[in-house]
Amino acid sequence: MSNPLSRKLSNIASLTDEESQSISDLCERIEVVPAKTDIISEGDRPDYVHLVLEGWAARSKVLESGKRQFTAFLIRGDFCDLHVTILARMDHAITAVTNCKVAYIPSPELERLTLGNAKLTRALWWSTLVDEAVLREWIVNTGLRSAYEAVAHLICEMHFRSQMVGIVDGDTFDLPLTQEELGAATGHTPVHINRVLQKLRAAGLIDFRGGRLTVRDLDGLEEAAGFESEYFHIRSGSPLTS
Amino acid sequence: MSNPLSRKLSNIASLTDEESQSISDLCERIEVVPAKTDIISEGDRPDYVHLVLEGWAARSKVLESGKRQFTAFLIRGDFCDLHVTILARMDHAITAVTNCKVAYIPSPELERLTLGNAKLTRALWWSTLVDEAVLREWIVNTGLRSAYEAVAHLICEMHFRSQMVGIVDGDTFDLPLTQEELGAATGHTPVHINRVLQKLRAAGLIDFRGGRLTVRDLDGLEEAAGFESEYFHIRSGSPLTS
DNA sequence: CGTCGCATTGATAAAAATCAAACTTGGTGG
DNA sequence: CCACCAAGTTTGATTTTTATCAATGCGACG
Repeated sequence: MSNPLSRKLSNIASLTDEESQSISDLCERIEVVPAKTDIISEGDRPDYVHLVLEGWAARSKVLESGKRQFTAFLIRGDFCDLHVTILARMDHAITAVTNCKVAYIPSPELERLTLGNAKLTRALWWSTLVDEAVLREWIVNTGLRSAYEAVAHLICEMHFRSQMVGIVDGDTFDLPLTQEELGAATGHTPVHINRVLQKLRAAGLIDFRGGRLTVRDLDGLEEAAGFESEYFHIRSGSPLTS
Repeated sequence: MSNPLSRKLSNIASLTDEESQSISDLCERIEVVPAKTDIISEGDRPDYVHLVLEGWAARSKVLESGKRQFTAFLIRGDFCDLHVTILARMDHAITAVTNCKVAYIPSPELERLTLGNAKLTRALWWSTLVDEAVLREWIVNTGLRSAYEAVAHLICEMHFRSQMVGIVDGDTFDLPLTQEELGAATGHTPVHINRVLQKLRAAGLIDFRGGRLTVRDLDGLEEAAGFESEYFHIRSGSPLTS
């Protein structure tokens, strides 16, 4: 279960050792992408399917004005571009937020693996459907929720997702984002994010410094965010279904 | 080519008569869903794949406060829940905005059609990937763009998508939305939408009344919106690639 | 002809952006 | 070890955008 993708998929499917091994085998070619550089740029036509093994990356759209909006964060076990070979070119960039370890998987190998395995096919479908659900939640974040609620919600999301891949240590996990980057994700200015974070700290919900976030009061945080984890569609037997 | 889905897919793939016919055959069971009622409710576990044949629907998330956010509009040729059978339950509702004609397609029949047909499989993957790209664009709308830009962008999107399925008449098409609904899509209050629409009219970009929108100045509108149609990934030979 | 759902208008308040400066802090090199 | 630097954070003052509240207008429809 050391492979990040296997780890993630195990939240909704029981994988055999062979299946886990096959998934590990896919990740033969691994590259390290330095922070602040593109894993995939807008306009690229990727030959490989990229899988984040380590570190944080972000999908980002940049407008002519130079302003940018993140539309997703990618962590351990997340695909950058599953099935994007279907499309001619990337319509957005994927940028490493921290140094990232990325697996370059040849599409045909992934296809070969899934073709005869309905369970794995379903599991990968689950991951794309959850990605979509997360996108919808981000629309709610930017459209309907206040800055305070949106930041709280984003923290809940990343906390939950980090738990899914086993990178939460007690109540603390990596959130390697500057206030500017938190703003790019929630649609606010860094100055405003700063003030929101102060309120979240003052409310006793979180500690946050040096890229590490500690959840001081999970119930309070989820309440403030209006966070409900159902949209991840974890199977009810999972340890995460508290 | 009378089937809305065939019509849509023909933007990226050349379908044979047999393929078009197979798609039409899928749409055997058709129901009319009255405006303002759910096609699928949150929590449902749909047995069928639902395809909108006629009318407008919206994906919507409702918060405890009662506020709602639309996360997508569905028109002729759009799936409500392609492959959602993978998930246990719907995490959002799909509501008919107008009266809708909806095809109820048994999942196995759709699977049977795509299983042996790589072209159709790719075409359906294209449609889901474009749906995702549209979600990302909505995040940019609500997060980064001003209300004025966001409304302009939404109009551009729906104009383009309406063109893709052949329901634009000259420079006029159906936009059967109240100002409250435009607000639910862009994250603004109806009052503010009203003022934004007045500005768009005053700028000579659009006319809009009675649920019909006329584009008076497409270049100006796209410029105001920062609209670029690349994210639909229409193949370069398509009539829409002007 | 009244009424209901929408659209519009105006006045005011709240949320968030903008602008500008000062403060921390972790790292670097002398 | 210390001074300095750059990146990021924090603070304050001000402006802009958008929400809120409350009426009024209006057109389709029974």
